[in-house]
Amino acid sequence: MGRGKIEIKMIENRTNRQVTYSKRRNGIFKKAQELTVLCDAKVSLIMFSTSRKLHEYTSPNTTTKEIYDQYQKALGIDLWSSHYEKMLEDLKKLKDTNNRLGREIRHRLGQDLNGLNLLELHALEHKVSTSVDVIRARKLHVIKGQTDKYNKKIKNLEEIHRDLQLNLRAKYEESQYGLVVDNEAADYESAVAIANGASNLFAFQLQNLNLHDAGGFGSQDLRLA
Amino acid sequence: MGRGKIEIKMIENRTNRQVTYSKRRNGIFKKAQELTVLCDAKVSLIMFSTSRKLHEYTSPNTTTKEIYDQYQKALGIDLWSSHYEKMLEDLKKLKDTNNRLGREIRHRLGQDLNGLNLLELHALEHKVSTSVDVIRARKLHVIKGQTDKYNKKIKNLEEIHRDLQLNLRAKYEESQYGLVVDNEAADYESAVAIANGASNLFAFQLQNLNLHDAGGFGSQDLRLA
DNA sequence: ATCTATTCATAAGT
DNA sequence: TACTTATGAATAGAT
Repeated sequence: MGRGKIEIKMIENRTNRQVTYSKRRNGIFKKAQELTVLCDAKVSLIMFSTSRKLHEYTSPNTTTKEIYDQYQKALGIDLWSSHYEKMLEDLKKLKDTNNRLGREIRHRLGQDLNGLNLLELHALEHKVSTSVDVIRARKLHVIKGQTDKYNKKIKNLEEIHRDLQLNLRAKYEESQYGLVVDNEAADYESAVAIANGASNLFAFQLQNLNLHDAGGFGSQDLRLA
Repeated sequence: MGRGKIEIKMIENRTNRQVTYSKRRNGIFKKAQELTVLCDAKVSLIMFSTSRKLHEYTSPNTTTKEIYDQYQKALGIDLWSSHYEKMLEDLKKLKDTNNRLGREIRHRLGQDLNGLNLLELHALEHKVSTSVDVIRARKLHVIKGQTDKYNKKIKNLEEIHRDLQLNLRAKYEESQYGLVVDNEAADYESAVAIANGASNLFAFQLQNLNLHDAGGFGSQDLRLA
């Protein structure tokens, strides 16, 4: 209808599309209104244009919400409410879980113990005590790992140190015999630096070993078993 | 359009109305679909006939709910979605809390410790260890409470026992001197019964004291510190 | 359902 | 954006 038939596919021209939208929208609204009157029907018509603009038609003597409520009822499947109720249920479950977890934690913290009888207290003590053992074991494992790592580094640096010392001694003896010492001074500097680095690590190692034996770890808070 | 113009007012003839509804409904649906395609619009169309029958059209790639949500947002009215969204938020928060609590518990159980460094492990050990102390103290408190209670009961029964014995001795001596012993026999029976009860409690007390000294509480699992 | 005379909606032009 | 109009679409009433 109109000057020539048109194919039903998206109108590329923006303006044309806008115009057509406006015209046809009115056409549909009119038809909806006619249907409402002629056939005593209830209609809810919501439309969004490309530009997100909202247009709606609702039969007189009713509201969009009413129609959507009726729509839900008619479908039985109650899109929103079932979703909503499921959510309420989830919420409740989560709250319960939270409470349980909270109580468990408080018990493990040594709080809220008044409600527990002797047996329960005993079981709790046992559980928490076991946990301490596990945690302590894990800590020792970590400490051992770190110690091993440092020991390896130290060994490596010791070797470098030894090599450098040998090297230096050789150079020194060479120079004693009147041989030229050109720019080897730089090498010496760096050798000393590395040697110092190694010494620091030795100091650390000592601390570390000390820790192993006596439980000290540089800080009062970090006593072992 | 049709064989003659019609007035736009309710069609009285039931059948005609039904037929017209059906025809025009299809017309509107078609127009809605065309609008969707031609103008790239989103449409939700819900219709109820006189007979409460539901018919709907929704643009492809969307749902009635989506459009209704968008409708609410556009109007700013937000009939129920604010409630819904608040709930979603609560749900998310609770889930987060749950996860946190869960992790805390797992750590206290000695699980999932891999992610913790030495300091964290140490702090955890300290916390859990402290908890054990608290729990143990509480347990001892409960034990002491129970012991005290039983001790009191026992003392009480001892007194009754003594009184009865004195009483009995008096009766016996009276009967020795030829005095009448009418229905006092019943009293004697009950006195013995109470005395036996007291004896049982003495036995219990012994067990209990034993427990205090050696740590036994009738069960292997219930050893103290 | 299907048909068809008629009215209506609207595409394109202004 | 609004009006015009040729043209195709929708549909009222009949079958």
